[in-house]
Amino acid sequence: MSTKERIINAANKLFYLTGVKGTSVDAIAEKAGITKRTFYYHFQSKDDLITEYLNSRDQPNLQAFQKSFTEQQGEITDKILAVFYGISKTVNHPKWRGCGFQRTAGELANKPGHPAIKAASSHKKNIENWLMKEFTLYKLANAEITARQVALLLEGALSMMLIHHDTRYIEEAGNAAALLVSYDF
Amino acid sequence: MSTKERIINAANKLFYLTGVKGTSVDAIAEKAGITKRTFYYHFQSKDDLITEYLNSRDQPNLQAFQKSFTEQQGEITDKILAVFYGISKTVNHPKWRGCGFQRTAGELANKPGHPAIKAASSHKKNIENWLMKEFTLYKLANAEITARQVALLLEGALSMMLIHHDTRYIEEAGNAAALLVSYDF
DNA sequence: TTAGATACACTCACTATACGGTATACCTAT
DNA sequence: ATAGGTATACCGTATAGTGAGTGTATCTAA
Repeated sequence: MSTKERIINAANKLFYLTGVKGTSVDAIAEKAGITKRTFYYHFQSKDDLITEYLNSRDQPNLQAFQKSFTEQQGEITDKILAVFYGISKTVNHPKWRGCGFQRTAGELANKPGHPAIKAASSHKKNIENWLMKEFTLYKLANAEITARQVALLLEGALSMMLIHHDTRYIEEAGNAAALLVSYDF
Repeated sequence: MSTKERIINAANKLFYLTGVKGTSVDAIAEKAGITKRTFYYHFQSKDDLITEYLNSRDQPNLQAFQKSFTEQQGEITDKILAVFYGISKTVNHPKWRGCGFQRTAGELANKPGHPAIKAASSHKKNIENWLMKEFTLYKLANAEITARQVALLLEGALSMMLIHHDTRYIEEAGNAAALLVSYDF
C-alpha cells in the first residue's frame, strides 16, 4: 500500500471516529506511520485530506446500501426494509459514529463552499439517484419523489441514531419508507 | 441582563454559527464583554457551557414549531405542512446553520455520555412527544408511531438542507409527513 | 468588613504549516 | 559504463499562533 493510501486509511478511521476538527494532522501522521512533513508532501492541506476522505467513502458506503437491497429477496418493500435493517446491524458496533458525511458537513457548516461539503452533497445525491433508478425499475408511479422521501428518512434515521442510540428509530424509519414505497406502487 | 445570561447569549450565537469545537472560550468571553477568568467563575468548563447552551435552546426551538402548527388553520395535514414550511422560511437567512442540537451531537459523537448529547436527546424527544399529543387529539390511529415518523422526516430534512442548501428537500419531507399523517387518519 | 464578582497576566499543551536537508533511484550525455 | 544531474519520497526541527484552564490581586455592594 502506498504512503498516500496509508494516510487516507488513517484519516478514514480517525476523522470518522473523532471528527475532522477533533483529529489533528499529527495524529493522522502518527497513525499512518509517517512524519508530518511527509503528510504535507502528499497533501496540500488538512482541508485537502478531509475532501479526499469523504470522496474515498462515497462508493463503499453506497455499495453497502446496494448490497442490502440486492441480496434481499421479495417485494420492493422488503428490499427497502433490508436497507434500513442493514444499518441497524452496524450501529451497535462500538466504533459506529453515525454518518461521516453528515457529521463532516455539520462541522464545516460555516464554510459553505468547502469541497468536502460538495463531496457530501454528491454522495447523498448518489444514494437518491440510485433509489430513483431502482424505483423506476420497479414501476413506481413517482420514483423521483419517493426516492427523495426515502433518502430523507434514511438521513433522519442516521442522525436520530447518533443522538438517541436507540435502534427503534431506524426501524420506524424503515417502516415509514416501506409505507411510502407501497403507497406509490 | 446578568453576566451569566450574557455568556449564554454569546454562546448561543457563536456555538450555533461556528460549532462547539470551532468556537473558543476566548471568543465567547470577548463577545460577552468579559474576561476569560470571569467566564470560569460562572462556568465550570467549556463542556458545561455547551450543555447549558443546548438546554437554553430547547423551549425556544420547540415553541417555534408549535407556533407554526397552532397558527395554521385547517386540517391536521395542513398544520404539519406548516411546520415544515416554517423551517423553509428560515433556511435562507445567511446565519442559518441547520439544527444546533444535531450538529452538536455530531461533534460530540465520540463522547457518548456527554450531558450535551443528553440535552439533544431530550430536546428531540420533546418534539416527538408534542407531535404525539397533537396526533392523539386529532384522533390518529397510531399517534406514537406517526409522531416518530414525522420527527424522523424533520430530522432528515434539517440535515439535508445543511448539505444541499436546497429547500425542495424540506418541502418533500413535509409532503411525506403529511402523507403519513393522512394515511393514519 | 467580608464575600461575591471581575480583571490582568500567565501556563502549558497542542495545532497547522514551513523550512532545510537527505537517501535513493532513475536519467542522460560523454 | 560511468559521472553528473534531477525527480521522488522522506524526515527532523522550527514557527507562529491558538487552545483550555489558573493564580492572584482588585473592586464592589451589603
